[in-house]
Amino acid sequence: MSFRWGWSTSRAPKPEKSINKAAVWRRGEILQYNPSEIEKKWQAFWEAERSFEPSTDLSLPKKYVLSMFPYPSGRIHMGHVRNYTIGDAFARFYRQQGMNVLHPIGWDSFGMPAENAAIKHGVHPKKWTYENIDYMRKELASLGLSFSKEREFATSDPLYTKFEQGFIIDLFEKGLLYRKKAYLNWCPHDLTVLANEQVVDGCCWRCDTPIVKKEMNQYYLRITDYADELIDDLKQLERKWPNQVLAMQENWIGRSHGLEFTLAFDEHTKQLLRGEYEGFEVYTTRPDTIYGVSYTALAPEHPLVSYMIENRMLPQAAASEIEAMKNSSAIDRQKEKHGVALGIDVVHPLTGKKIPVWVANFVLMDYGSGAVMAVPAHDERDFDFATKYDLPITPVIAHPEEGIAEGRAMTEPGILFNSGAFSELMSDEAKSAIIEYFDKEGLGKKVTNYRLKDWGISRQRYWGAPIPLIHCPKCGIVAEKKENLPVTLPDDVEITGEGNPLEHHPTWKQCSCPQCGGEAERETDTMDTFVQSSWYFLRYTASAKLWEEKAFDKDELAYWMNVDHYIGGIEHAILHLLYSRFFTKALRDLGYVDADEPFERLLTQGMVLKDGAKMSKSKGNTVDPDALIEKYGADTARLFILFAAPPTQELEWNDSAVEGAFRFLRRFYERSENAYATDVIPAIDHSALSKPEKAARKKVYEALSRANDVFGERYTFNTMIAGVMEAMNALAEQKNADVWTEAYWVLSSLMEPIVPHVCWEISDRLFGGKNLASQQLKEEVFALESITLGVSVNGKNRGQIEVAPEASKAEMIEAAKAVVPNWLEGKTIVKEIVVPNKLVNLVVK
RNA sequence: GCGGACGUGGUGGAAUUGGUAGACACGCCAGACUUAGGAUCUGGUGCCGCAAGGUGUGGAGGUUCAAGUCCUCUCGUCCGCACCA
Repeated sequence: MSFRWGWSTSRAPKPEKSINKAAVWRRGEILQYNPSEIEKKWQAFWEAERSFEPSTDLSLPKKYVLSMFPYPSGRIHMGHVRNYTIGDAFARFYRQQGMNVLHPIGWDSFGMPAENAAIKHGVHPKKWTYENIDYMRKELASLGLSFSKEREFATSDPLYTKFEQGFIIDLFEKGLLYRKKAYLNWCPHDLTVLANEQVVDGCCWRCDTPIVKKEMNQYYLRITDYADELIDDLKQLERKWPNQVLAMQENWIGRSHGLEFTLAFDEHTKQLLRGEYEGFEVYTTRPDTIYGVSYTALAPEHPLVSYMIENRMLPQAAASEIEAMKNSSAIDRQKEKHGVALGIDVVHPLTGKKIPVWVANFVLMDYGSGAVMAVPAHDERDFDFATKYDLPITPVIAHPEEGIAEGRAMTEPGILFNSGAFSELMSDEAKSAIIEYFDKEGLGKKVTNYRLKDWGISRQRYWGAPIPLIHCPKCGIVAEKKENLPVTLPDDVEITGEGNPLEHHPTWKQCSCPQCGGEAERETDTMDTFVQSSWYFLRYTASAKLWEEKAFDKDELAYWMNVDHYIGGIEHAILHLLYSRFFTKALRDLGYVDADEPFERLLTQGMVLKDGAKMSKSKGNTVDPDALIEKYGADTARLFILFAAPPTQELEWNDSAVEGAFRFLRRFYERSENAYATDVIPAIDHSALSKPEKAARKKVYEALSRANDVFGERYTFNTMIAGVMEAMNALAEQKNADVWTEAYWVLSSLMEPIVPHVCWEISDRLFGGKNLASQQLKEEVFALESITLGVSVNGKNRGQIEVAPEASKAEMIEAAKAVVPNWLEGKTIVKEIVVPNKLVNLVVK
């Protein structure tokens, strides 16, 4: 055993400190804090007693506490320890309050690492995944986490896949899942497409390889149908979710309002294009600048551009330049603006002037219509481009104070000029006036655009949930029959990292069409793993009796939802949390769910740092949770993590502070010798106590009132623990066994959510477990015999007085004057301020 | 550039509504007990100063009897988004 702190043979007992009338144990002789023994004992007890299964009685008050489930990567890390410790504290607290608590755990077990392991080590992804789960389950158990075991599942379990595929078929039939060809983010390393949310700084979020655009067929979930609701419902989450997350989601959805209108070609261009195109649509949020349009620009992927290239309407040099633009990476495209003039013109809808059409690499095909009207005088991008290619810059808006800007783009709102009938208007008025005019004249309309795009869920990989669709040469894309679900993965695959193993499997994709019965092929794309994590919290609400039958039961769902506390890392602020919100709403519209929003309160934990940097294997600054638990015990790990910083802040690892946490627990455990066994909290006559005894009781109950505050609203476990430490310090100043016993009755209950093993041990030994329930405040301990007031002169602290609680204002002022004579000498007091229970301030001149 | 969070001792961090800044802990210093100490216990510890006292919450102003807290400006750090027309 590597635990080496429990020795005490040489530690002398302190007889003068351990006098107490119950003297059951003597310090250091009977009690030795041996966490590994205590923790094993209670973990086994909880396991045997199935202590943490929620009741199926749906009339009880409930709390649903959920820490984000882990990917089974092999071993837990400190981020997990923090995440699950926080959740466990809530769960245990609510159980003490008499709530029916759902606190489940599961595994987000599909995904790339399993396949990478297969490529690298030749292990089958299934074997690798489920072995990891078994190992990590043990690791989590060693932390003493109070999870419900009955509801545990892995998202790669066929039963989970079955229900998920059912939802996907429903979504497909409702038109919320569709297939289209598009230019996609392609990771050349992982050989798969990525959603926009999974592209970080132009690179793959997993392997950091720069992504390229590739035109492919792919399945999409119509999340944009829910864009307005996703943005509007953020209001319901204010003050319950961190502002940062709300802001990130709002920006990500990126709603904007503007004018969409058609730019028609001039006659010459129409002829050139052989009548195929009359014009193209553009979108602008700045219709007020419309008289300043001096050119327009199309995305390189714009269909009109492809048409011109295919029909050889462009010089060879221009065509190849455009092809090069298409193939350059997102990062390269951002480096410098490039353009090619197409040699064609459109007509300005208001002035009738000819405007040249360009292709520009900064125009995005998948936003708006893939084409922009360029106003270089009032847009920085357009300005840069115009400067580079020497295009005209026509100001039409004057800055209210500075007038007409020169040599830069004036992007602020202002007063219009050279703008026909709209001149003299302010930008805001002009915007609506111009939109109204376009609408009236049938030239264009007001539209809302979103930065958010539909969620591409296809992945060209093996270790994922198959998309349950079938390609039939006669019927097209058809959903698999629900009774045939789940569509499972074949076990006999060769995983080489090249291409999709399902595609290459000799027989797997052969099937018959569910509609016509003819020969057909299965879809070989599997789903993005974020699909699984978008509804796992719903699945947990299903009790064992319905487990096989349905994904979840409406009554049980209505009872448990929403998740009351959801705890996880800020890195999921967009991806997982946005998808889950969408999925909840989509399932609601399919009639499965009643909730609009899944997560009532969100707590985003900070990262765990060491030496100022995020712990990572590559930096070599990790702390291994297993080793920590073996050396100090789970309670020490849990205590340190909750004590060292508030949960939302970053947590700097500190080995000596960990030892400090351990020393506190040892004192906490060993000093329970000063309490005696009882099954009711001792009744104490407060007025008969000595001063230190009273002070100790007061600290104990202060700690209690702080705890209620912390779990209810503030989540600052660190201050609650500090309160318990203060109480322990105050207790050591007195020897009253009743006071000690009462204190342990209260404190071991308070600390149980944080350090459960040692508290169950103390509680079991002294109180038969009866104290592990919500505690009553004793108001009499807060009654004061005397009040200490600060005395300040002109707002500066100069001394202290002690007065009786019933002292009059005048008495307090007199007493105050008496302690600060030096500061009053030769001065006149002009004002005397008494703040009850706080201070007396004397204002002098 | 836009959006968000945040700046308090040597360190992590306290300070519900403006009311004795630095709780609690780590570290450090001194002492006790010890063959020994990385154990335990006692005391001390914002900074300057022998002291009296001065000074102090990134910086500069302001409101107030009183500001870490409210207001204005400013500097800095971190995070997210980023040619979204």
